[in-house]
Amino acid sequence: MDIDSELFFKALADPTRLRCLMLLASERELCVCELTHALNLIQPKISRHLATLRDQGIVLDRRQGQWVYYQLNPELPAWAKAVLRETARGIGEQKLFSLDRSKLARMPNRPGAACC
Amino acid sequence: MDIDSELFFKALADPTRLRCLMLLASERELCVCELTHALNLIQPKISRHLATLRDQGIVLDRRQGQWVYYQLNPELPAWAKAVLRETARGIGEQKLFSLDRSKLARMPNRPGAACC
DNA sequence: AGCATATATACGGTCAAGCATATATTAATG
DNA sequence: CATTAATATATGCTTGACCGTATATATGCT
Repeated sequence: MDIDSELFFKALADPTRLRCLMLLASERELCVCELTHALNLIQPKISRHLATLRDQGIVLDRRQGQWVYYQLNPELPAWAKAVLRETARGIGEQKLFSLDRSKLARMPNRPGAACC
Repeated sequence: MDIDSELFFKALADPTRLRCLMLLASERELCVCELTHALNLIQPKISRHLATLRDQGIVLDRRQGQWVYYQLNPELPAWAKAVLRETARGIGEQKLFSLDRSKLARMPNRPGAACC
C-alpha cells in the first residue's frame, strides 16, 4: 500500500489525531465513544478527525452494531508503521498520553469484543 | 534534548521542509544555496523554512564566511531521529526526493568544506 | 569605501484547517 | 413505529500557515 508522506505527517501534526493514533497503537481497536471518553473531547471532533485518518488510509473502520471500531491500517507501508511505533515508544510515557491510556482503562461500560 | 511532538510533525508536514530534511539526512551538512538549487525554489522560501526548523531545534546552523550551513541536530531525541531515518529509508527513493539528490550532485561550484 | 554575493526578515494577501453548534443517519430496543 | 444511543456530516466562523515580493543584514573582495 502507498500513502502520501506529506498527508501522513499532516495527519500526525494535529494533537487530537496523534492522541487517537497513540491510543490505537497500544489498544489495537477502539470505538468512537472510547476515544471520546479517553481524550475527553466532544464526539463530533473525534469523529471528524477519525474520518480524515480513514480517508487517508491510516486507519480502518468496521461497524459492529451501533458501534464503529477503528484500528491502524495493517497495510500501511513499513516506514509509516515504523514511524508510528517509534513515536509511540518515544512519547508514549509523556503525561498527556499516559493519562489518555489510564482514562480509557477506567472507562465504565466499555463496549467491544473484549467483554462478550 | 526534548521537542514537542506536535511541532515536530508539523515541521515534517510541509513539502519544502520535508525535502530539506531528507536531503540533510543524506548529506550531513548543506548551505542555503545548495538547498535552494537542489529543490529549485526561491531563496527566501528555503530560508524561511530553515528558520522554522532551527527555531524548533530540528536543525542547527553554522555560519562560515558568507555561507550558513545547516545540519540535523544531533541532539534530537532518539525517537525523532528514528522517525527521520525510517522516513528517509521509506520515501527516499521516490522520484521527487531522488531528483533533489541528483540535482544537488550536479550543482556547479558547490561551496563547502568538501572542495577546499 | 563600494560593490557583489549569500542569507534573513518584513509585509500584505490568500487559503486551508480547525472549531463548536446543530442536525442527519444508522442501528438497537421497546 | 417511536425512542434512544452511537456516529457522521453540514454550516459558518476564526485563525494560522504559507506564499511572493521587496528589503535588510552580513560577509568578502577590490
